[in-house]
Amino acid sequence: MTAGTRRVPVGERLPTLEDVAAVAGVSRATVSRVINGIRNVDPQLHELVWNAVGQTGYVPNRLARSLVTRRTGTVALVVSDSESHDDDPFMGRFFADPYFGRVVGGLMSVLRAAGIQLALQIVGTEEQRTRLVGDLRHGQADGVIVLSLPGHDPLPRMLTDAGVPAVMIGRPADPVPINYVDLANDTGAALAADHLVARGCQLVAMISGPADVPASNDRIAGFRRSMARHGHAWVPLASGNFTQESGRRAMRTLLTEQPGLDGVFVANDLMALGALLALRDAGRDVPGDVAVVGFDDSSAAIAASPALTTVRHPLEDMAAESARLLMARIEDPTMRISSVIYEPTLVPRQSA
Amino acid sequence: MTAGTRRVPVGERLPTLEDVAAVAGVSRATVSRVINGIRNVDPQLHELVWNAVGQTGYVPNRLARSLVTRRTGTVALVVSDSESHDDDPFMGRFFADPYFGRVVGGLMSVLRAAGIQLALQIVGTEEQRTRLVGDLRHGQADGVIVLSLPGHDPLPRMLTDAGVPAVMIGRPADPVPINYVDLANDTGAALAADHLVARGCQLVAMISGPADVPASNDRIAGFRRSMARHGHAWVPLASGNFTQESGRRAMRTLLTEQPGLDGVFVANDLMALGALLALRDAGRDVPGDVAVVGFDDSSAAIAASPALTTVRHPLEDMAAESARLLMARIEDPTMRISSVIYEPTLVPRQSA
DNA sequence: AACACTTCGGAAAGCGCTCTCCAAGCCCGA
DNA sequence: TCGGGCTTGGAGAGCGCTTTCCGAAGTGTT
Repeated sequence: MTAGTRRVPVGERLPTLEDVAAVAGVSRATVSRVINGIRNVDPQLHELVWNAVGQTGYVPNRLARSLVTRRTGTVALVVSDSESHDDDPFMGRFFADPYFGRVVGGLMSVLRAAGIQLALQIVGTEEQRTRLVGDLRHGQADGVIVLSLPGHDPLPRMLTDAGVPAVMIGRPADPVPINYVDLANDTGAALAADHLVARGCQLVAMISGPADVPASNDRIAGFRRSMARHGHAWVPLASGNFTQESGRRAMRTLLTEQPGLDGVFVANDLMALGALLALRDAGRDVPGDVAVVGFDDSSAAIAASPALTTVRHPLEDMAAESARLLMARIEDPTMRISSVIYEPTLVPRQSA
Repeated sequence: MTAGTRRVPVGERLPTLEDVAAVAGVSRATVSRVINGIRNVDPQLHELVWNAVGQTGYVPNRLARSLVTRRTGTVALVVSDSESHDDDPFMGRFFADPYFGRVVGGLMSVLRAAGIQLALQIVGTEEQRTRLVGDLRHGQADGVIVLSLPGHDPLPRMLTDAGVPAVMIGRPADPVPINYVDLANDTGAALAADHLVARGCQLVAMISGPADVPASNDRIAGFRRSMARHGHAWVPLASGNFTQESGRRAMRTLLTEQPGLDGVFVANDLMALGALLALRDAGRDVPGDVAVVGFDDSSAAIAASPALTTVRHPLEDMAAESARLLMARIEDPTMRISSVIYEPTLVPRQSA
């Protein structure tokens, strides 16, 4: 037999602990101990075992290991979508939105270093949700990051009831004892209001997201409250669904209803891009005639022309933090429920 | 005991097949058969078993099942990145790019329906790659979708050597007997060339992506070839890295070197957005002074002003197709290696 | 009524691993 | 020299599931 790592031919049974043990002339238990670095093993045996591992080309079977350790080294990213159904185009929109990518990027920056993989799960129907929770209780994944979508989602409650370590990105719509990481959306909206008022805008409107998303609601509430504080009791509102096209439509509606408006706060950058287009179509200069403030500080913001003044939403950081929170929770399940709220900042550019 | 599904308290041992068998008064084997719908089981027993399942709140343990069936119901999406290292900011850029989201959306549209979950893996180092392949041989996932990044990646070859069902999105840089789904990038670039020439452009340049990405090379080659066919022997070239900012820089460079240019083909929309910005900064009208054609038809294209004339890259469809291809390959491992090439089309809008 | 043939359910052997016991060997002080 | 504590490695019992192998019924034919 040649020295060094043996190439295991395709199709042949893969070497198991038993095989390594046979080659090394020790018991299966000893090999397992060496590989997992448990207890003091005689240095001589130690080396013997590692040689046998190299010789056989042994790789531990994660599945078998997980079955007994109840640890998988996997975290599930679940996108729960209680309203749409299987072939709803909503999902396509969702993935295309930079939101998803930024979250994944933030999560991976932490998980990757810890050698944890991310399993993507989308659950729509009640049945899927039940199965997911069942799988999770069995330890299919060590924990869950939940991305909540429109509506009052039963999933967070199901997860906590099942005792599955979970962290939400964005607060739950209903009060549930679950860890979460969120942005102070209301503060962010207030920042936008302050900025528009400070600029001297007299008639300010808002383009909001769907009413049943907590983040969206908070932005509306925060904006209204701050505007009221500045003496603007009433804020014309039009709503969209976070897509650029919906922003364009909403802007058109606002222009019809409030031809005199000179400022608008848009609940996300994508819609703000649409609003910019509608304003141009209407011959309004930005920021000369109408000042526009977006939300998210996504890559779209600097791509816009004029570059978008927007509220920075440190999504990557938030996702990374939620991964850390989850990992801590997995390590210590008795950890008390906690939430982390990020403070947004205003990024002034050209549009306002 | 109450009728209906029993809520299993947290912390308590989860019901196993054995428990269900005890309640139903049959053997473990019978329960397994009923649950998996194998063979004819007496309808009476059948019902008895399902009742017991409901009563105990039993959910099969996927891990245990996978261990014996060697099927996991999971497909790995591996992003192989042979050049960057663990904390390379490259990854951040990658996830933020709409490319990633579109691929995931396309994959999920197929996988979700089949009840398959997607596990995201990022491999950078040699060691990670080896471990990944080891895990895959053990059936950690039923198959792999590979997203190849810059450079000559050893992963595709490793996967085929290991006999792991795999499909690449984008052709491999080196010839490897692996299934793949790709776009006829050269044809797409030729389309852009034809369009610019037909418009009457006399001095046409190109902003390309990194030289070591096959897709990027194909676009360069296709564009040059078609321009040559139209009598333009030489095409000024500047390269970027697919980000908007790099496109802006590349455009500035081109304007300096070729002040008289009246047309430019940009290898992706994001860079095209940057180019648009640079052109505006330079006081050039698009498409009046300079015609711009992008590539991808991403959501950024319609967001641009003027709206971008671009080459449509049906990435979602391609990803969906690769998922289907992979599933077929998993079902029938003897299936011959095949590739699917999509034909791009030109989407004329305002920029050219 | 006896036979071959099919249908159906149970026993039990794994899948590949971890980890608790336990026995054997060792060193040390008395 | 002997016993008590320590270290070390092996045997073996699972983790929860599938699936082969069999024997026990049930069916139909001559």
